[in-house]
Amino acid sequence: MVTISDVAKLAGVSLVTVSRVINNADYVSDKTRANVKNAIAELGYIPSAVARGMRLNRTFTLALILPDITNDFWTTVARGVEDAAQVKGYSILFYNVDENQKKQKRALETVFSQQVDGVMIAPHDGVTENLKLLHQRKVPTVILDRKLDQDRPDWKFDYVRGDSISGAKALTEHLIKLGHRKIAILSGNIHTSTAKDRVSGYRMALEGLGIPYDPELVFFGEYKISAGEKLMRELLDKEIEFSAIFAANNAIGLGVVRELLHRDFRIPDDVAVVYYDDSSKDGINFPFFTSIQQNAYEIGKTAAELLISRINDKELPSREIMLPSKLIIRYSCGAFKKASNRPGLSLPIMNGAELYEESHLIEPFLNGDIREPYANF
Amino acid sequence: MVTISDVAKLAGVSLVTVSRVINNADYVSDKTRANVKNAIAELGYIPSAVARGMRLNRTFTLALILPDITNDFWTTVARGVEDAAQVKGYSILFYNVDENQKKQKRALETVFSQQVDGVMIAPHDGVTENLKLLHQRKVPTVILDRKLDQDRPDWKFDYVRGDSISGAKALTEHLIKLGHRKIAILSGNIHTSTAKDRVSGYRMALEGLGIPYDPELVFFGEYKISAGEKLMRELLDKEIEFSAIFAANNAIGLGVVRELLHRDFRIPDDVAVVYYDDSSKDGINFPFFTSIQQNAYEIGKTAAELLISRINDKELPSREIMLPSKLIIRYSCGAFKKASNRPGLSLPIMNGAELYEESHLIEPFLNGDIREPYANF
DNA sequence: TCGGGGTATGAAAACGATATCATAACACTG
DNA sequence: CAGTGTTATGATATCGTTTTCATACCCCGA
Repeated sequence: MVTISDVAKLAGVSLVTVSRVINNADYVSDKTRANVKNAIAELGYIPSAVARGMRLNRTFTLALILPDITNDFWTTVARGVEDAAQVKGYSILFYNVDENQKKQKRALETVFSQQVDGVMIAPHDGVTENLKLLHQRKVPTVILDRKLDQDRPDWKFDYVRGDSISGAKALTEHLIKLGHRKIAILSGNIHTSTAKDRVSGYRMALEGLGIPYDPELVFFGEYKISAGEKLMRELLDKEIEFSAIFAANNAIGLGVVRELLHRDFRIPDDVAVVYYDDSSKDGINFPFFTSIQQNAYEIGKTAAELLISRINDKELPSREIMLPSKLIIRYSCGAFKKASNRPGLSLPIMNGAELYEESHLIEPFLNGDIREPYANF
Repeated sequence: MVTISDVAKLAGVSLVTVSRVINNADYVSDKTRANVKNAIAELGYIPSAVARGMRLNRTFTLALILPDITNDFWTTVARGVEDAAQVKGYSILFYNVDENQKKQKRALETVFSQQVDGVMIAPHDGVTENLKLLHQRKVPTVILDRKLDQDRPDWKFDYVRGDSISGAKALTEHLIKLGHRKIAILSGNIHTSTAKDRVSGYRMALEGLGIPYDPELVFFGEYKISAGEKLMRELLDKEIEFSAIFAANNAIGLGVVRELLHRDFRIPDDVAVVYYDDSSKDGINFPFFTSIQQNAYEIGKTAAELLISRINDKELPSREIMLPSKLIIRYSCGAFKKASNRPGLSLPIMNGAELYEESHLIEPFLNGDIREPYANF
């Protein structure tokens, strides 16, 4: 490995001078600078970030701790994070922790060991021991997508998330306008703020439009496909009327759909299904479902920028950024006429904006008809 | 920050002894060991990977350099890599380089600087300057998904990829069996091995079944949605007969579909469309398209394992692992009856295995009928 | 009783960079 | 010409580990 000393030797100067050249410091004569630069080029010298990190106590590395990179939402967040970090010269160390406390803890320990300059984390639970460690060690931290259970003003974290309450409210209001009165919501882990917020938004929509909130229609589980299936089964087994399902994320949504199709339900004819967290990329993938689209890329980008700004100024006050979400109306809610006039697919492939044209909407939309609930008893 | 010296002081021993305890070395009395462990626990000491990395010249960090984490295929590869690395105590530094030479170069420089123990890279081109650097610096390297243009036996890399030739051959044969004789293939960057291999497999299928290979039906571009649209336009403008499109990856496939629907083609009625690289997660997402599914997770996992094994034994011979791919038959090729008997969606949501039942297949499948090509002139 | 081998521990060097302080050369200024 | 400030450069300490070498102790056998 070629080191700064090798360069110094070749250039006939001290290694201090080489360091000055590398860091564009003052007080180096033009002649020497050129000399050193030649030596660097000749040897193909690249400074060791490890040694520099040790000396400076800065590694120019950020950790990104996610539940699962395989989920479209997190994938896009990751992309936003990496793009923003790259611009500022930071590298990303990335960990999947699967909503698993133990894995998260291990990831954090590795992260402390690696002495990253900052951490972006989507915490599995509300306030955990793990996050306490981040606070204690004063590692600049951005909490992604969720907020902590209690207010801990002394825990100086930054927050970036989508506005779950407004999103859930909009999605629910949409169903109500379509005539649904018995809407079940299948949410995530009850300890996560998103799971609670989405239920809150759902409740606000109902009560705002004078529809009673029925706890029997509210389920908490996990943000997983298997949990979606399980909750859907529970709902079906629990002889209650419902005409629409609100799944609190895309994974739960997939589980719901699986279970419903397994039982030969028609969507949206028998049951309307909507979910939070759009999975459609470029308006083609998964075109069927009405959903709330969070600006995942922007969430990631903002998180990285916030983090880097805090690294550069630890005295910054705690910030909480909430990014707006977008309602994308497609087919699974029953808002559209069958696209039988379209020559291509029996399901049209369009992006949300195209779909959201009045001309496509079916009649009950925005008028007062009530949708007959499904009852299996 | 609490260091090994702090622990030593508290335990009343020298820092050498603490180091021995941490590394489970011999020659430490049980009493001392217990003492030190207590001190470590009390102070919450975590060894600095940076300092250790400097001393050992090993960072227990691997770099993963991908075109775009947003693509389902790479996402899943990344997940496989991270899982395998985590098991062995390695962290992953991850970079998006967008099929962009410059970004790739920057990523590599950062990687050298960070002194990762190994690199997994999906190279944008064939043999590039960038890869030469990896060879020169003797960084253990696994080439993902592609192979280099020339054989360079002195470049001791490992390779992991899906078997593009066989996959493309199977996909093409499938179309031929459905009666297609004029199949256009829209491939990726002509300098990538996958783009070439997929065309080779396509050609082998044709010639193996006695159908002439027509270069006019072969297009190279990029693995991007926009490129898919562009190539599809070119094909349509170039007054040639065709009845089926083979897109060489999922992005190109999306572009093709966009362009076709834009022009009011019906799929598969007017044109059959298939692509390489499945995007469907859990058999629900994007259920419409017949495609080749690579075992992306396994590719990632294998890559990480190969890399770590080489790090531990640099003398290992160069290895090339090719993982098999799977043909998933869905609707876009026209192999299935309309699922009108299914009560739920007008498009069934099933996984490949379910679909691949003889009973679902339409008649021309496996018999000799020839599919009438589309001609717009 | 002395030497030798095993066990337990510590002192010092090294990894590759940067920061601090010192020094030297030189040009002004009064 | 002495004093002062500016520019250019280098010697040395330092970051937190591990490795190497040295030392000290203890026990045992000759």
